[in-house]
Amino acid sequence: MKFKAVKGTRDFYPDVMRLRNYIVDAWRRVSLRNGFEEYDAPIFEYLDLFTIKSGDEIAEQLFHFTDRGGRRLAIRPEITPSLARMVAAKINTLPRPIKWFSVPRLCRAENPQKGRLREFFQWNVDIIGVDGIQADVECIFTAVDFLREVKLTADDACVRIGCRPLTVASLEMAGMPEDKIEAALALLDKRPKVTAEVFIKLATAAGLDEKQLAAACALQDCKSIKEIQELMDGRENIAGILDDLRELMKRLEQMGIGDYCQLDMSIVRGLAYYTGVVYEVFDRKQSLRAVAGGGRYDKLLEIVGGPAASATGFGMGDVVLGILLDEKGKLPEDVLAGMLDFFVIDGEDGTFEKVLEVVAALRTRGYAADYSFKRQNIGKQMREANRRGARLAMIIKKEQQGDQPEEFTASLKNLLTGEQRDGISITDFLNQPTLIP
RNA sequence: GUGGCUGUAGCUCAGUUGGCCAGAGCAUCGCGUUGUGGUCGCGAGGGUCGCGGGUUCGAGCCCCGUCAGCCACCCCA
Repeated sequence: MKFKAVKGTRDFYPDVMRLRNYIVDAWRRVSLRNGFEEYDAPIFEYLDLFTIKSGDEIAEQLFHFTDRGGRRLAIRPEITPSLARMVAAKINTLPRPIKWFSVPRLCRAENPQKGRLREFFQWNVDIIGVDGIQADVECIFTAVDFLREVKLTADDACVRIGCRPLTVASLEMAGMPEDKIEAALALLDKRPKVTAEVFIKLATAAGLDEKQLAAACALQDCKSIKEIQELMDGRENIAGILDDLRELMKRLEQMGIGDYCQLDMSIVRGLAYYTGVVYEVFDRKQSLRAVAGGGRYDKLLEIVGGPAASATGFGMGDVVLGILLDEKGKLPEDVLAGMLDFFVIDGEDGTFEKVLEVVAALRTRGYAADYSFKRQNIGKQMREANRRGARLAMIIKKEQQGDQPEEFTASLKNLLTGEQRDGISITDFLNQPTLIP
């Protein structure tokens, strides 16, 4: 074969496409029932839209090109800058609250590895223009609502919640210079993933004071708000932050998802622009990278050249999620195999035209119905019905009584149980929905 | 971008110290006597052994390169 799928990309054959659709459909369903509206943006944007937020180095991680008009463009590696751009353009006319979601296809020019490809889908859920923690609660609830929707229990996955301002405060209290805080946060984000020795090495390499870092490390190890409070010793400037965090956890509990959520101050997130609560969804065993991540990013709209507007939200990729669902055996039967409601069979000569009528009628009524292209014996057609994953096989027969015009009847066989009913009048069957199993 | 491991049919793999025509299971398709699937039996299709070069009388097996996959680093929006 001369051509294959490009490095880090996937071909979606029907069996894989079923999985993708299962995930994307659930994302949409859950978003809508949580009151979010869908938006989308172009698949490529001006390169600058992405570099302004993340720096020029990011260009190396992007698929970018120059068009014939000399415009420097890039395929989107994320949709948040586009969201910021769209919201900024109409900020004064958009109805509030702005609760939006999207399922963009994204590309990043990174080296593929487990759970990470060059092309993927990512569910984005954001609330813009709401300052209070209730917006964060909404996003976290939506994430958990999805986990439940795809049958991931609190034993399978959890949301670990951290708080950027507290970490920053602990660094400030320890005397960390302001210009070093960003680097310190980046390093703290890595702490759970590296050994103590490596952490110290990285710290000295970044020119960070160990003692100052230690204060934040102590905070990271706190398991409860009470512990944090004791550690931070009731400093005034953090009282409000602590109250917010306490209230956030309480509301998550009230909304019935407390078992999925745990405070974890080691969650910092790599990105510079987070300004409040941050969180990541992990599989409990934590054998995979994060399934989702997000938090509050109140400055981003301004950075992208828009008005000042607070924002919070998260992203969830399809790749890690797909691996997790597969590993946990959570994929429904009809995702693993195709599903058909009816497979209609011509049971004897002269019934094929009736088959077409019945198939058409079933389809019109919303059932997935199909039939064999080959006119062959019932056994072969039954086998095809089975292969196609049909729930029911319907065999059309002809009955003639005396001089009466011939009448068609059907035998209906449940292919899962083997149960069969015969002599069903086709007219009655199609007219009475109750007869349809 | 860097490093390690791997690369034989759609999938999972066998393939003896390099030696005649490259194998199995699963999957796919066909057949199993005018007829009710899944099980079972028989059969077929499908591979220039990732690709390119080299060593050799001879390479799936050895060497080099390249591409891809996996894993780790960088990064993680």
